Amino acid sequence: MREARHPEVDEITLTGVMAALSDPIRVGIVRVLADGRERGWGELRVPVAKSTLSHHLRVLRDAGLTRTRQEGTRCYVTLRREDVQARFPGLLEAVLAAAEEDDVGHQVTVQPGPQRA
Amino acid sequence: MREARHPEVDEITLTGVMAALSDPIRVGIVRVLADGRERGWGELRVPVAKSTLSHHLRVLRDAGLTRTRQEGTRCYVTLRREDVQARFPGLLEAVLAAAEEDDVGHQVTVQPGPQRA
DNA sequence: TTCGATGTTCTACGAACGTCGAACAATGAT
DNA sequence: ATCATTGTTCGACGTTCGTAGAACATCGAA
Repeated sequence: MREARHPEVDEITLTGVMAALSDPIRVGIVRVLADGRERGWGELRVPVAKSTLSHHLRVLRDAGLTRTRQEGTRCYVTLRREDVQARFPGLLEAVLAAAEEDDVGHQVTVQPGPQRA
Repeated sequence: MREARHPEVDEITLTGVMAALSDPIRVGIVRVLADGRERGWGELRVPVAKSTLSHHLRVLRDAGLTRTRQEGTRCYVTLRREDVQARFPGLLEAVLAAAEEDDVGHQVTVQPGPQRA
């Protein structure tokens, strides 16, 4: 596992963000992260294979929506809310509100276990 | 050419809108329509084949973003701004602002000719 | 009626996507 | 050193997408 690359704020593209958020599962992941808390990989409860989850997290990271931090063999992910807000003001808020309204990505939850970093 | 189907306001989905707006050309079309004026098919200047343009307009229509009206052999398209706003408040505004910022979809323009309905 | 103009639909094709299982790499634990 | 845990990467598979050309349908004009 080599260091993951994160795009700079000004490298974030609109179509990249839109494409990343056109999948219900990825929207669900973003919703779970919307409270600002950092979540552990294993804390995420997503009804897909782990390779698929890895793929989705990569898409979100490449789009500039999330940041992944590694600590030993585990990794933790956070939402880049301020960065996205700085790049595209109001966009993420609107998407989150819309997703909440329709419960998009409800398949994604977090394990309420004591998994603090 | 049979009557095109338009989704009701509550049939518009978030992922559908996001997917529709993840293509630069479609974003460009939406930007061109953002002034609220109805535009004729032939008025749109898009650097793709007409079958491709037809496809893009269909995607936008199916997503509930635009409305197509037929008049004889010609058709006219408008942005369903209020409908989208009612369904997902602030979303379209944020996308349009973001698109303006980056000039996404700049390939799409309108023929400034006298083509009034 | 015969043309021409206007869009849609069909078919095709390469690229990208979502998904999975298996193999792999990196780290921590024993 | 050996093993288990954690997550990434690598094919593979079927689906969807963006694109174009050709054929078609519809309507207005000559």
